[in-house]
Amino acid sequence: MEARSFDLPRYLSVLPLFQEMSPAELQRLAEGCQLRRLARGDMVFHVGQPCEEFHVTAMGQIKLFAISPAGQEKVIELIGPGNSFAEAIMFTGRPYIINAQALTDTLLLTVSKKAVLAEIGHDPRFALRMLAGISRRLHGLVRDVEGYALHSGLQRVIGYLLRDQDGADGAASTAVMVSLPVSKATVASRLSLTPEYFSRVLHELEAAGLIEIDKRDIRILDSK
Amino acid sequence: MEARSFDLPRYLSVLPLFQEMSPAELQRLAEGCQLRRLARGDMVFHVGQPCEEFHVTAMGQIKLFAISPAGQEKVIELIGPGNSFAEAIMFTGRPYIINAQALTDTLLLTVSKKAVLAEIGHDPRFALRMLAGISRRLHGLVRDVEGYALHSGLQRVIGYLLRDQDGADGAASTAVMVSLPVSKATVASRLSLTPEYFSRVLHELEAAGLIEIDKRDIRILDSK
DNA sequence: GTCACGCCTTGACGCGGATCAAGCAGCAGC
DNA sequence: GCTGCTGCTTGATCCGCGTCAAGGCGTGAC
Repeated sequence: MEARSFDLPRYLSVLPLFQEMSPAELQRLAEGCQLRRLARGDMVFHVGQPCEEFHVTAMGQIKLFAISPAGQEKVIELIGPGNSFAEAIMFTGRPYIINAQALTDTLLLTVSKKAVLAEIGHDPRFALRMLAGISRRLHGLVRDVEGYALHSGLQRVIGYLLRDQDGADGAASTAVMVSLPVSKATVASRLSLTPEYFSRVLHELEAAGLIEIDKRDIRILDSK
Repeated sequence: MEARSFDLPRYLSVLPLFQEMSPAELQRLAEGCQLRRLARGDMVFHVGQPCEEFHVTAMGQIKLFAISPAGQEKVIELIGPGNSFAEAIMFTGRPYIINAQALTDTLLLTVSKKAVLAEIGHDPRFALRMLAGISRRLHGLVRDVEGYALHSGLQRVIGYLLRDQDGADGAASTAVMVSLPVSKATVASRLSLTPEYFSRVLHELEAAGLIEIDKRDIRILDSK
């Protein structure tokens, strides 16, 4: 994957956020973008930095996280390829309130606030797609808050493992595979559990015959 | 307060969301609005209902909450006069995912999705204000998630009591009064605590000489 | 090889906060 | 007056989950 041969407008057109845009619009937008290569462990931004852009993960994994005064870390969200982050804080005009760090080597697309504002002025439908995107993120956070308050650790783990499965299990819905995108400790923090307790819960589920664990691959047996 | 004498465009113009709009725009928007009178306990909407509008509390208090399968309730947010809610879910196009109920007799302004979409088409700056509003809400939820994961119950209570105080205590910052907008049990749920434990924490703070409690009025002594 | 290190697991123990239960003050109805 | 109800407090007890500590396993450096 060569950075200089990367066809920015074409890649943009694949993202849900930028679909239905004309080639001219994509070209304009691409000029407000910048491609960044990050090594595992590199920070994308820190709490307190001014925010003049938002980001899209092209390849790799990003974690968004907060740090408590005592130094403890809480993963708010994990961002995989094709997903964007930090749009909302950009629109508030305030500095970043969380940190973002690459969990793997990552190819990152950074879109300037200026380009976004210009595009919103050009096309109201683009504004609607930004609104829908941010609204979906908010939706997800509401579900998280619900989960933290109303579900036990066990329930949250089960919910996480099943979150991509739909209820309609018409055909072969038995024995689904789920791969944890990142280390178990990171997933545990995402679920607001300690690594130790997450491990225990996982092995409890295995002992109960509900899943099989092979490193980061988890086979869900007879889901329902 | 007579409903028929209520000057809708003028009231709209006071809201942050609709500031800087021309009288003609306000008039248009007002036609997509509807005023509702709610008694204490009335539901604004339920989980699962289709969402074709968002809402603004003109007078009164609304609680947004989820219900667990076991019937337990978690207050996600409390909405006071002048604040709006459910914009985000409206833009996702999906049904309501939480419930909204009036905690007091309430005057509610309901704005149709159609009117909002039309206005976004007319004026990109309106889209930006919607984006900023939703982004601020998302910002608040991120802080909540941080709080639930990284702070103890005691810390969350203190944070709640101090949340309207700014750090810059130039002049008389001693002995601030905070009034709980709703019952202690509801505030407790908002903070993800049981009423019992919330009560204990409050009285611990009083015993430590940090606050004085008089029903729903809390005097914060020597805040810093 | 072996050393080190990251990642995960497992056990023993403890604590924050939930649960269960009882009681009390204020207030509306009558 | 009594009765019932809602909102709050207080005590006793319990448990989910965190904390501390000690390995175990795989992998890369050398």
